[in-house]
Amino acid sequence: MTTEQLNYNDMSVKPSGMVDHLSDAQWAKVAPLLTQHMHFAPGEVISRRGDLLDHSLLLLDGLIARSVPSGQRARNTFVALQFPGEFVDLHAFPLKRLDHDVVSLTDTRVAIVAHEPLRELLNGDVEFARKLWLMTLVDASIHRHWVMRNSAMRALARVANFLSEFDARMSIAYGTERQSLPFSLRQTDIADATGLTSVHVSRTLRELREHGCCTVAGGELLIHDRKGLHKVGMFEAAYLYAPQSEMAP
Amino acid sequence: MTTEQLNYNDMSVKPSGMVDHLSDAQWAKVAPLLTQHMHFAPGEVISRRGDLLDHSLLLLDGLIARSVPSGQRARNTFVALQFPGEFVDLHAFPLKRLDHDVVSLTDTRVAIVAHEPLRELLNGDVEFARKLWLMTLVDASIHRHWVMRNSAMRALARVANFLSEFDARMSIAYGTERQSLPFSLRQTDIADATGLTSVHVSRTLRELREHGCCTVAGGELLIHDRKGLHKVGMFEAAYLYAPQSEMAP
DNA sequence: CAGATAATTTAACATTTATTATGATTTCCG
DNA sequence: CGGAAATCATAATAAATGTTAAATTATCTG
Repeated sequence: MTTEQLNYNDMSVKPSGMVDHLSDAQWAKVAPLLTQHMHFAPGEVISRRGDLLDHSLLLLDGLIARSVPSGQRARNTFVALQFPGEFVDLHAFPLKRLDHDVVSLTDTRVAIVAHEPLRELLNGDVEFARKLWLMTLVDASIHRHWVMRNSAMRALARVANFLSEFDARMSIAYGTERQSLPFSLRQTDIADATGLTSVHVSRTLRELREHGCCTVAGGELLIHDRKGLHKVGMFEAAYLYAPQSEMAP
Repeated sequence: MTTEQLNYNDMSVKPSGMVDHLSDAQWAKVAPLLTQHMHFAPGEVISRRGDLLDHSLLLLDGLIARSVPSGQRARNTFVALQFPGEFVDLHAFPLKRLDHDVVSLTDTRVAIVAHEPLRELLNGDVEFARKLWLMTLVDASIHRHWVMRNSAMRALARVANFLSEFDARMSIAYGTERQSLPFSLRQTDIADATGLTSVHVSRTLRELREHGCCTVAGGELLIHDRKGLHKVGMFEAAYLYAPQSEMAP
């Protein structure tokens, strides 16, 4: 883990992604709080279940998992995945104590938001507070979707749906839909996120490949047939509450 | 569905349950907004996915499920269950559009909170706004637990954990731990909440009975061995953020 | 209370997924 | 580049859960 003190000029441009729910004016207010950045290597545990946090993280680059000890399996279970432009643990601001670990899955860059100045900022800006609230509620909506996916879908549909979500959230994060996207998750990560074994994930990915939907290989997700993938995974993006489609004055 | 206009004297006493996160003073401020009550019969759909809501509900009595169309099964999937003293769809206040149905599972009494007066109240009270935020975050924590439970636990543990949560949340709702509690869920409801079939739920309940953990019958949950039930279900209540153990000044 | 309806139990069987193990491939690092 | 360590693929087998259907019990309604 390394820490670097950056000039907040670096933050003067609002990153795209979920944080886009904030207006430019609102971004201009938080940016000054985001001066301290950190970097994590793949597999680092950033915070632990039970920790009392006095700050939250905004993910700038990479992928982060929120993870809990698994019921009976050897591995952990991912209860959430965070993409660039998303707050990782904003819920720690009102909730204080974490109910899950926070783990970096790739090389990761984050900006730190201390709760104290954030509180002062929010005290003076009700609209802004409501936006942050909203962003944690989008998180919750995604949780609900994960409950449905992992409870009610078979392996093939489940993995297809998971990859569709990955694609959609990457599109939100980078503001552009791509046919080929960087995919740094291992099959064991997909397993942890979908509640399957990595062996079965391997089988399932082969099936998706043979269906002509997509190929996961070499750190890349190649989408051959997005529509087909969505169909197999019964994917509808409404639950993501993507910023542009949701903006209210 | 019936509507009755009540004198808000009826609301002058703060119900126990999750709403206990609010201080007495805070309760005194919302109570005047809770003058309109409604009643629902079992199985009524209270609101639908996609609905734009201008109000939220506080559950006074009964059980409510938040439900989504199931991936591939015939039935629905429950993504959340609400107990008395909990807000049912407070997230609709910042989020506006619902991503799930709201369904009454039993005879149900709710109080309606219109968003407009709530907004005005919150504008003038930052602390209170933060408390409501917190309550939706407890919801999210429970969602995460459901993801883990339905992704990583086998049927026996999964049902045991579900029943443990039911017990714990009823204890929070009524402020007292009981050996026998009213249980109005059918086995198909347990199935919808745990991602199992009702046939398998039946088998699993028998197993729990034979283990000497608990008996579900005749609208009643009889807990023979709470400790044993918790052990089988690997249940730890921290994720519920029960009010009394969490109060900050 | 009787009949109708809904909920539960059970069994036989089918399917899905997990488990274990081994070999192939890729990635990492010196 | 070359060897070690991860990661991935595949197969054989086992275990868990789903499916269907029928019998039983409980609940509701008149």
